[in-house]
Amino acid sequence: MARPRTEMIAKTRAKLIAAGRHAFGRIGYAEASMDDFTGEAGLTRGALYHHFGDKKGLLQAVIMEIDAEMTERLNKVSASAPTRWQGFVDECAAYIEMALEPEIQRIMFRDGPAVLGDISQWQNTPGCIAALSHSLDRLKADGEIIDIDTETAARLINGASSHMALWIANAEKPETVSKRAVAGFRTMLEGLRK
Amino acid sequence: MARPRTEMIAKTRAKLIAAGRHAFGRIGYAEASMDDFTGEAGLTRGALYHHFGDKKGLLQAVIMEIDAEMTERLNKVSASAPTRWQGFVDECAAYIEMALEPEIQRIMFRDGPAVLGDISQWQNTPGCIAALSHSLDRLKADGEIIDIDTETAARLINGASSHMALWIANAEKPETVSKRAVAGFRTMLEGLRK
DNA sequence: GACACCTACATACGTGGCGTATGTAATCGA
DNA sequence: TCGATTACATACGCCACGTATGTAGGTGTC
Repeated sequence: MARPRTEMIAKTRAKLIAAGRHAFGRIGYAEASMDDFTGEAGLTRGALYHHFGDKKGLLQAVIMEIDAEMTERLNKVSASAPTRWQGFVDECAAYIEMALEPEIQRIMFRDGPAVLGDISQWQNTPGCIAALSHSLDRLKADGEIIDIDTETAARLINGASSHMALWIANAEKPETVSKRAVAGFRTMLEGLRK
Repeated sequence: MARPRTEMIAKTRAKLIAAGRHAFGRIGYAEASMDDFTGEAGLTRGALYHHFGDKKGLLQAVIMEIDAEMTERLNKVSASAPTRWQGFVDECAAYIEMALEPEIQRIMFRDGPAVLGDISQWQNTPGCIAALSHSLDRLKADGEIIDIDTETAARLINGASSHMALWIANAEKPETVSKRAVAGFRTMLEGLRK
């Protein structure tokens, strides 16, 4: 009990973020009520407004947490591939797959941008785009890809991925569409190669 | 006064859609109040709920109107180019430019998908994607592009375009970013060419 | 180690806005 | 011409966000 105070605060924040993440991910930002997750967290609205200011503040905290997790996952994927190009392709595929997870899709690609504006702007470039950008930088240094602005390419891929994910997720036959989407995506990526 | 009734109805609907379009485009879906645009249209909430059911219904009507306009603009652009490939590239550029217009960006790319789900799904494929898809079909028939599923490509381009637009619109120096974005986008499109 | 202070959270309330239920006048079919 | 339907107005309930105020427990200072 070196820091019982700060410890409790961290726990409270974590509980609220977790509850918010559940609610936002399952029923969406607009439908989620403040009382929903304070109840789930065993707290009251006082704690929520004290720590996060308002509903948007909680959403932002949730997004930062998810972004950090996505970044780590992407880095792991690209690190465990035999070649850099393969790592990059795997990373893109992993990005699409993550965008298929309902929680990520809803919070990061639907409600997030709608409520807070363009996510990729409202702080420093978020980790998941930075990760793609970094991979492209290395490929460029190795001379494996054509001359293209890497941040732009990362954002192109980001945009394409998230839309592919939405398309797949909302399709009647997700598996069929998924094959088409991934195949087309790979073809597009090949166009970047020398 | 052949059909004074239906005429008046159409006028009422048009007034409400126009008012909704203004409000949604300027302050966004969540911040726009029903009373805002009924006031602007010189009507009451009764008319609104009668014709559109709820707030989402009005948004949907607004989106359909904008989509039709976008489709027409895109078709004009591609039709007035010297070659098909050039027409296609122009069409993509026009798409990005349209996505830069605040009203289109907000309604079609931010609030629309957030409120109604994936726009490209909740009816038949919307016109603006169909237009891109159609252009790609012709290019493919002419043997100008590589073998790729055209609908997938259209959606990739759609996703990439809208994200480029968001990036540009929210940047500190839109002009600089715009140049980078369009250049990168063209490079990516070249990858589709034979 | 006692005291004042501050911070983390709880409680209670006002308010705004969505949706609905009901009312009414004008138009359409017979 | 008369009943029925439709287009819209009016009035109300309710939910949920945010805020203002209260309180208890920890913290810095002497």
